[in-house]
Amino acid sequence: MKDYPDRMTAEQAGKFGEDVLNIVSQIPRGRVTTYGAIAAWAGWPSHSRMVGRILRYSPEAEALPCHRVVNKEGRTAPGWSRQRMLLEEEGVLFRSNGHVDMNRFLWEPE
DNA sequence: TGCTTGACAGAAG
DNA sequence: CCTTCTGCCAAGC
Repeated sequence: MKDYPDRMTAEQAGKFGEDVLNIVSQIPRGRVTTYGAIAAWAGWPSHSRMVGRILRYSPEAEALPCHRVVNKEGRTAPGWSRQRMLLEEEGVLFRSNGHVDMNRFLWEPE
């Protein structure tokens, strides 16, 4: 039972950021993955919100396929309607409710 | 130092 | 299906 917060040191935060960007760069065209999964693979399962922060504010993310990251329900980022267009151009199909069909397009690394 | 804000997740109504 | 709440944790103010 952890009785203290599992916080990151500045150094760990830096590595976490690198790992997140590295993972995003590996998402195949026409596939998507989730914030929580990326955080878990980077070693910090409870930091899914930090993944979103990094993709939105880190300049490096500009050159990466960050439009291939959606939340676990397949919803696209709020206030970024262009994300859906980009995904549809790659062949990602959306359900009638506006969510990505995660059963078919969710990608997970080894 | 303390309260608020999210590109989240999960549960509840 | 949609909204709201709680847990989460770094950043901003």
